[in-house]
Amino acid sequence: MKKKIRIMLVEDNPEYRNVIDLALKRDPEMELISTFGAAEGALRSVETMKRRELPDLILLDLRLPGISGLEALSIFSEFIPDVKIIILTQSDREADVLSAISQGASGYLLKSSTAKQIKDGISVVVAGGASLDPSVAKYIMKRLQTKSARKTEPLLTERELEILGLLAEGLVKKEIAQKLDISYHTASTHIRHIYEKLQVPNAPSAINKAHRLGMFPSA
Amino acid sequence: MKKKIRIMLVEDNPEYRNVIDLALKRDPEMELISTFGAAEGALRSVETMKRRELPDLILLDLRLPGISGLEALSIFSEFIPDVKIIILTQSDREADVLSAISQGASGYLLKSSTAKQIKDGISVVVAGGASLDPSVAKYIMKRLQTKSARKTEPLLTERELEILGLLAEGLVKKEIAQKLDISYHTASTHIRHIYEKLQVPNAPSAINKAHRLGMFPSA
DNA sequence: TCGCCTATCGCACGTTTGTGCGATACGCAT
DNA sequence: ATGCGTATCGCACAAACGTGCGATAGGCGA
Repeated sequence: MKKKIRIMLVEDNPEYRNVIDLALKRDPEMELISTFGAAEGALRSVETMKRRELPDLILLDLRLPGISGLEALSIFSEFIPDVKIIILTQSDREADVLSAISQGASGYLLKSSTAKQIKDGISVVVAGGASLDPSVAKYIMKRLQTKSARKTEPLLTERELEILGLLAEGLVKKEIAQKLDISYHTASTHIRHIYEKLQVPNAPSAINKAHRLGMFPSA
Repeated sequence: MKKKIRIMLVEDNPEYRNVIDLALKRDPEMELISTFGAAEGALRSVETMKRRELPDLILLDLRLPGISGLEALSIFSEFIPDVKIIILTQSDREADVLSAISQGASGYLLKSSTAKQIKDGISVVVAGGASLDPSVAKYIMKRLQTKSARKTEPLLTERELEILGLLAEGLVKKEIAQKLDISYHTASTHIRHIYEKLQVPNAPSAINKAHRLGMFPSA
């Protein structure tokens, strides 16, 4: 016999509040313990709660009267970091999504989601995971993809990458040659090839292009 | 009456293959249409499939004999971008997680997940969302937080940033001076200040550091 | 008012770069 | 076997860089 997932809802629209209420009532694994029409009430409520009384998860709208959902989010995640938060809103604006995730939301769902999608999301998040709506997941992925190794064919050889890395660290050709125990001319030739392959005229632009192509995975 | 979610499984361990098989059989909304012990077979299989025969989602292990899961992933996402892929593996290494997401995986679950967690994840992903295991979600969040919620004071001035940008594009000092309609010496002085502020000895390392500090937002 | 930072300009000089034109050797595929 | 790419080595020279040492002027806060 598992414990029910205790959920708090912060949502100003009474109709949608009702939708969620009904959806959760149908699920024996979930329990809507409290509902607020504005962030202020919810904040006051969790302030006075004892640890055992806190919800497991908060469904939080972004567009709220008074304190915005985003502000509430940052307060929640500071004072009750153990309580998971899922943003449940209409806005699929990239800025909202990224801000919310940055400030500690574990999920971001849109109100156009089906009841099942929302309940699945709740399960995943309570289990410690992250749940993102289809239409916003792409923002997250985009952010990550530009910052990580996108692998197609290796444009540069191992050796060239090694030398490019040393260049990026500030070594001059003479130092690179010494470090790799090759002649100055060899280092020069490798660098020449790097410029050709990246189609750039000099070292600064080579480093720049390498970064833009995601060749430096080390953050 | 909804269509079943058609799933392909790529997993070398026969026992775990069986676990998934049993779990999915119990769910009327999901259908395991094929199983492979190595990536090669799965790749050949989808190559010859007609569009209608393709699975909706592939559960892909990372540690596989022959072609690695990561390589298979990049091939899958290139040739059948519509087919969602969830990585289902033991590794919670940060590098694996980030690579997988970067290369187009829509989910990343660990084998320690319960059947329910996996099925929830499948639902979320097929609906177009993203599903991340508790223990790996933090890597993603960390990445985003360092890239989004960072607001320190600007290390370089507007002018310096402008010049650094031109350097990154491959212009030499003389060209920068002409472009900005200032003297060669002024450009030189700005660049000198850039090196001092970034604590680097030369242009390549300055570009590198600027990228690592997130000063070049343009992907 | 007096610093401090920014932006601008200037010169000299040794160091480094980029590129012209070579070369040999190895592995690998056609 | 002939070529292609990679890795290695070589020289010369103009161009560009990095840094030493200055300078003036405006803005802005202590």
